[in-house]
Amino acid sequence: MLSDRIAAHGANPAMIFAALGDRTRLSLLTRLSDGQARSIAGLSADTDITRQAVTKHLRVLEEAGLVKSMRIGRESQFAFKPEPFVELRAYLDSVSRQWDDALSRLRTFVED
Amino acid sequence: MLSDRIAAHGANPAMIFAALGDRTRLSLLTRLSDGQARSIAGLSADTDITRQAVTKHLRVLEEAGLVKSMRIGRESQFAFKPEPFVELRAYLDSVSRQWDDALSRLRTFVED
DNA sequence: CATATCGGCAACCTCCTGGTTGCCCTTTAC
DNA sequence: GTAAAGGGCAACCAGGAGGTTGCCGATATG
Repeated sequence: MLSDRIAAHGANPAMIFAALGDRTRLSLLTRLSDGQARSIAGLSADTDITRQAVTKHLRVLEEAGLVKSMRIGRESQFAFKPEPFVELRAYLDSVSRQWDDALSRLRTFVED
Repeated sequence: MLSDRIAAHGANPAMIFAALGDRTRLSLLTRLSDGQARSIAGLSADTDITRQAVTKHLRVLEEAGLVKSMRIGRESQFAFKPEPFVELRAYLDSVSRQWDDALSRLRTFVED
């Protein structure tokens, strides 16, 4: 099952949220979300931080399952992985649903 | 406008994600998402951390706009605020859309 | 009024995070 | 084969995050 592989990677919602909770990582991920895999050097070119810093961010994204990497020759290519977004949306939906239910209960109570 | 008030509070997506990127805060928020406002003492009762720690987490959630507080007598009540969830969902959607577009472009390219 | 309850403030501690630098190994390019 | 490019590893650093304790002010409660 899909969620098993995610869980096996240890990526709970909090981990995924935490991985997204950084401007730099968010921008890296947004850039990768066009489906094109990019090398570390390629991703570092447009930023003002070091290649090493970019590498660390990419590792965080990878451990959260938001990105996958593969070594090709001397470069390692990083690619977007959409699966955790499903997880996240499910979480947001569950919270929103509980909220909406509370609202509608309140409404029926008031209307009584 | 709604997003203005959010922006005025300084809550960009990264901030909101960061606020959600902690197990304790996530659980506090989930508990509050039933629509019932709770006092700090009430929220601290079910946790194993200090009331002070809970207070700090609540402040983080409040600055991210995920929660609002009001002082009533000697207690301060914290209540769930759904607005940032809209913001978040919009962000997730934008990334997903870009991803889907990339996929469909790839598909038409392959089919050519 | 005396006392418990609720909560703010401040200091402090530890560990993690984001970032840097230096060095070295491997792979490509000339 | 030599040089340049890509990237890993490790050490290091400053600051922030999560948490604690101690104390004190204000509000309810008997």
